[in-house]
Amino acid sequence: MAGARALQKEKTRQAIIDAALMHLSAEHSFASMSLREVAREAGIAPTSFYRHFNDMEELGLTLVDESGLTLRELMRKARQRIEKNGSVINTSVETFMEFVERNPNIFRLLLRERSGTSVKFREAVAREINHFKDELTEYLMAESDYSHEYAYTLAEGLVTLVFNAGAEALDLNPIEREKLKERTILQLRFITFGAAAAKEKA
Amino acid sequence: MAGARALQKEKTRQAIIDAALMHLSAEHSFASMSLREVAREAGIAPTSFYRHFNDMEELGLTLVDESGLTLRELMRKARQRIEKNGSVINTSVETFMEFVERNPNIFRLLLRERSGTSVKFREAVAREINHFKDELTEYLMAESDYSHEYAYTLAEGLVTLVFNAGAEALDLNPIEREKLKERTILQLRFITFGAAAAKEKA
DNA sequence: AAAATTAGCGTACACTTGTACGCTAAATCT
DNA sequence: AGATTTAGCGTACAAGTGTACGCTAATTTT
Repeated sequence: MAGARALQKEKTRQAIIDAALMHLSAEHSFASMSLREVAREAGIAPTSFYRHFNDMEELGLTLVDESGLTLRELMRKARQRIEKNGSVINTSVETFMEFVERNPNIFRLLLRERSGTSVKFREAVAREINHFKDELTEYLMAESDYSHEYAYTLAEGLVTLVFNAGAEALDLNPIEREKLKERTILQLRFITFGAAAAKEKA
Repeated sequence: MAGARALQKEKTRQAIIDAALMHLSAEHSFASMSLREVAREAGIAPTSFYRHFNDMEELGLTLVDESGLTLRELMRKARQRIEKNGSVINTSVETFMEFVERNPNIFRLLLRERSGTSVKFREAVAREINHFKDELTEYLMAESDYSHEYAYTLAEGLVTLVFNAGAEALDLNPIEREKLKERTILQLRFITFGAAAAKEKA
């Protein structure tokens, strides 16, 4: 048996998740979103929501996890591109900016809940960002035999700069966005170069 | 005439502003704050709120401006300390972290509304942060005769790193906070050093 | 075939929200 | 002194919220 009931349940669950994601925008945050709104959009009765999530918070955490998946895909894509292209910094910035342009609302979700009012949300988002930092740390250690701490510090700086540039890009037009991208690339070069140079001296 | 009426009005206005600021916390954002809540806290009738602000948004923008003042004071203090102490990077990070520790809720306000749902809010916060970038840009130009664009790119990177460290510090205990501070200082050294070195090469 | 489980619905309730409207008392203006 | 302005209040209302509760119809288990 395929589980006709379980199947339908999963379908509705996805409808709820999709409805919530659709409703995210520049003007509408997850925090300002009501249970009834989501239910309406998903085409179910408000009370049916509880068959799938205890809370709006529980739904929110699910959304953050889903966004994490998209983000992980992005990382994979970036790695592939780097292998073929070579330029780590340019490709990383390029790939990340592409993600932000294509999934502005998913990015907005992470961006907002990162400093939101729920501890669990903040932790969940931090966890996602840490994936980047950790992966980058390992890459840097392999590439330039930095100590773990040294590499982590550098990785943290790099991720911060890229992530922040993504946030700023959200409100910019294509021309300004391009300029921002160039500045970001330069900043990343500075910090990696500085890290390499500072290590020499030590 | 001192304007007994105008005086009382100003007093109530301040009561509203203070009430709003008091209510800000890790668990309570300005966005999730209702007009009635503020009025209650300020000790006035909900409808009296309108004698002072058209909107919660208008109050919010006022708060951001007030926070800007506090921030400006911070900058002044940092400048003074730098003159006496000498170490630009250490003193800047030290001063900023002190501000975050002492005014976590004001900082949270800026942090959250920076990515909030109101365009005006986002612009207002961006304006405040730009003060830092601009001031730092001028300093860097005077110090190391960089071009304006070059200095701005560097300044932007520095401000991003410091501001972001402040955000992360909010959720950390003193020990982790100290480690974060050290990493941040290192990151700032990397990027300034890298910028100086990259310029040499050009 | 009978019994048990459950996704989804509708009704209902107690709250909270923003704000329109008209009043009052005190300060200000003429 | 009389007229005007206005900060603040209370009442009132329509709209939205989360969620408790009991029902139904269909799937799943026995």
